[in-house]
Amino acid sequence: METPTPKRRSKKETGRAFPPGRIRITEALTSLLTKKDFGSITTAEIAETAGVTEALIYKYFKDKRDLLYQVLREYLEHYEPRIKMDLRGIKGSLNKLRKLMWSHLNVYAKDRVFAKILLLQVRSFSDYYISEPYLLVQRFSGIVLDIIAEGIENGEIRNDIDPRIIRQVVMGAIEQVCLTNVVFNRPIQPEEMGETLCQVVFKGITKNAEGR
Amino acid sequence: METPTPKRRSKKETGRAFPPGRIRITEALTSLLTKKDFGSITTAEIAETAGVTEALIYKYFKDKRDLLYQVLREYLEHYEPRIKMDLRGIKGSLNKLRKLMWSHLNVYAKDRVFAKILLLQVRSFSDYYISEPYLLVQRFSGIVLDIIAEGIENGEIRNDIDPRIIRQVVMGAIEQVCLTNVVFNRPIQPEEMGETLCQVVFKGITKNAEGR
Amino acid sequence: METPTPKRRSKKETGRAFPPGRIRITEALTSLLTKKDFGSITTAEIAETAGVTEALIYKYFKDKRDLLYQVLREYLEHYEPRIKMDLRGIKGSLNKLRKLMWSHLNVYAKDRVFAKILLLQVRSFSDYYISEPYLLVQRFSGIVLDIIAEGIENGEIRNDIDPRIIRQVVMGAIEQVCLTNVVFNRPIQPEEMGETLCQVVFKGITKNAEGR
Amino acid sequence: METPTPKRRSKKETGRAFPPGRIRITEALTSLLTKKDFGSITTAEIAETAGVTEALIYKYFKDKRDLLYQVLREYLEHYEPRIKMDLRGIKGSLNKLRKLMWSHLNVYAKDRVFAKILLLQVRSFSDYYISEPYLLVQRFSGIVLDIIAEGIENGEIRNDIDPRIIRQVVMGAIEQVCLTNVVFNRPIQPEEMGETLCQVVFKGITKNAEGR
DNA sequence: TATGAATGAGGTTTCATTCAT
DNA sequence: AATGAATGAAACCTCATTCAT
Repeated sequence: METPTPKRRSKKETGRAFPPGRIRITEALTSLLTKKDFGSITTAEIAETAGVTEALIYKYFKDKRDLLYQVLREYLEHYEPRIKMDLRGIKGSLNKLRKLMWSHLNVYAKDRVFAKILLLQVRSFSDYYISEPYLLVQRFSGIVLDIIAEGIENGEIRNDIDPRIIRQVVMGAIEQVCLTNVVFNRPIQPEEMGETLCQVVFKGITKNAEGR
Repeated sequence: METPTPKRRSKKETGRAFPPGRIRITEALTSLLTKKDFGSITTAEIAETAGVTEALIYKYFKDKRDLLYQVLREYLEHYEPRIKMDLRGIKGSLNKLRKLMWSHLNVYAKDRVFAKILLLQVRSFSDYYISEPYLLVQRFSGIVLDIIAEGIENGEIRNDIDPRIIRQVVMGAIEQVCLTNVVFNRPIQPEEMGETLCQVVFKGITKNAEGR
Repeated sequence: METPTPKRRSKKETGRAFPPGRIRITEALTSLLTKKDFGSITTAEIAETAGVTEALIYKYFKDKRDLLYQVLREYLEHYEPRIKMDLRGIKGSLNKLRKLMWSHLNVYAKDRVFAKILLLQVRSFSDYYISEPYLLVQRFSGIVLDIIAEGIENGEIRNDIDPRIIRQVVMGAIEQVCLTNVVFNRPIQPEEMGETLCQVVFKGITKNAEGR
Repeated sequence: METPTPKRRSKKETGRAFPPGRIRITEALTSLLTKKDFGSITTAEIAETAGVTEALIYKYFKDKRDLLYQVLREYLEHYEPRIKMDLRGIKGSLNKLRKLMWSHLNVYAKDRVFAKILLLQVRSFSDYYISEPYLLVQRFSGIVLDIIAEGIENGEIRNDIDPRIIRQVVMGAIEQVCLTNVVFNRPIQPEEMGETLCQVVFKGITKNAEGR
């Protein structure tokens, strides 16, 4: 998570690199998103920041929103293997879930622009839900669901609740926490926050009764 | 929750009713929001739907976004007393919390436009967080926090977690569930969903070990 | 035919007049068309000439081409009753045809912009053939056809040729003549030219053999 | 008229063949012109259809319009000798004219793209009238005029009409007929149509009175 | 209270075209 | 002979917004 800007990457891992103009454009948008929201960023601004002409944006991207989705996609493609890697060698479904929650928090903590895009910007665009990056997000979701299902299977997680609801509680908690901090530009402590959220989500908010 | 459109209401509960033009404008926006997102609704469209001229919108509202915030505010002002009412006479903090969660789910379930505005649209506007409706939302939040604090005080809720984190888990779960259903226009069953969420949030997702 | 610019007219003869901005825009286009072809006229130019903003063009017209079609439509609506009037009280189909040919030549002679639009500009636009003004042009065509049919009926015009072909020869001759003169900005003498064309079209180009 | 696409030809009949890239570009434009009008064909489209880069277009052609004119020129250079050939050995000016009319109709009938370019597209470009292909078209025109002059000389054609007017009637009729059919993608029967047009143009539309 | 007319400002996008390689 | 990258210039168009009435 030490490379917050995963640009200048190859097309398909082994493919050819993106042309410099394209790279500068995505970098420009990323940089602008740290300062203002997508809606108030103009293509003129992006082009100027990138040091290219506005026309070049439309050479590489269908439109302004496509640019945003491409940036988001690159982030997601960058983080997916990392998160999968993070899970390697971990025993126990709850431990995996804890790690996953930490990974998520960590990504949002380290990469505010990514968090902003995902938690604040794209959600209001109806075409986001049929976009490429949304598909990737769903793949993330699938990983979470698999871990939960595994936990139910092996008895670590209660079996009286629809695993998708469990996932929504887990992800809802993480996103709610990050959303608030992202909006007000407050830092996120992944270690601390991850531990606390796990405590709540794993054990519940009820005070343990006698003998427990 | 039988009046999903709380329009034609008075300015400040006892104040004078809104002029018909204003009412038609807010109604028009509400109606349009069922079909498309705020960003792709134009003032021309709002005016046409309302059967007024675009200029009239600016008679009553500072700008387009102000119109959205006013609509949201009217919703919030309409729902706040109801939710407070719902809590009356309930004993026990967890019972109050359960009721509150149900109330929230119920409002989102019944009033999709309200849910859309609050969960999808306004969040990406940075001036939302200094707007009037945001203040009202914070008041809602305060109620939740009070109940949690009360629960911690009286021993119903665990005291080892920051109550604000507990609130975020609770609200995060609700909003995550509603968000998904609102986006894909799927119905929400407040009774069922409220019960399930309480189960998860109150007791945690861990399978209780023997003797526990 | 003394009013080459038939603007500032009412919407539907008795309807309300066009707003001044709209009038200035159509006048501006008309004026620009005397100097250059439609393809090289920009909306910025039209707006400047009209003394309005570019945006106003799009208030009144769907796009630049729609503006052209509207101008053409206004011309056609202006000339249609005149041409019909010209035919009043004329006896004999050939006489009517002669008058009609003269009317056409006269309009093209007097109103070069109209001629330019109709003979040079719109024809290359495929959507012209589904446009409103094209419908009006077809109505003109219908009048010609009716006269020819009448002439065939009453024995003035030969009955061994499809009347539509006759119309095409008649109109083709007129348009060819006007086209050339319009392109090279040469004047058209409707009287002289009408007479000559009638001679050719009515009697044919063959030198009459003795006794014929 | 069996080779509707006269491409892959040499520069000046005996010159060197065009390089493959150039050929593919003109072929691409020709092919695109069957589907849409020149104005809505983009260089990007042409390049893609040709399987070359846009830049290559500018290697071989001054600009997009020059490409169109070159295509038109190649057509004209291809058809000129054929039409001249067609006239060989024909006796009588009216017979020559008939043949010429048939030849024209036949070319337009067989080669719709050529017809489209000549009758619909180039006419609206003011620089067309100073272009190379326009010179070739004028040479065609010259042939027609020569035949008419010859006919007047030898008494076959009436001598009381300016031969250029006669030419305009003849060519106007042909072009009018072809124009309509080209626009609406209707077939042209050169034999039938040639005969009919000759009947009209040669003898006139007036029903011959008794004794005439 | 409401409107008709018009605008400012900029937005996105297109497209022919060039240049270094 | 051909290309990949990038551009200039403008085109078209949108839209929130204002103002005189």
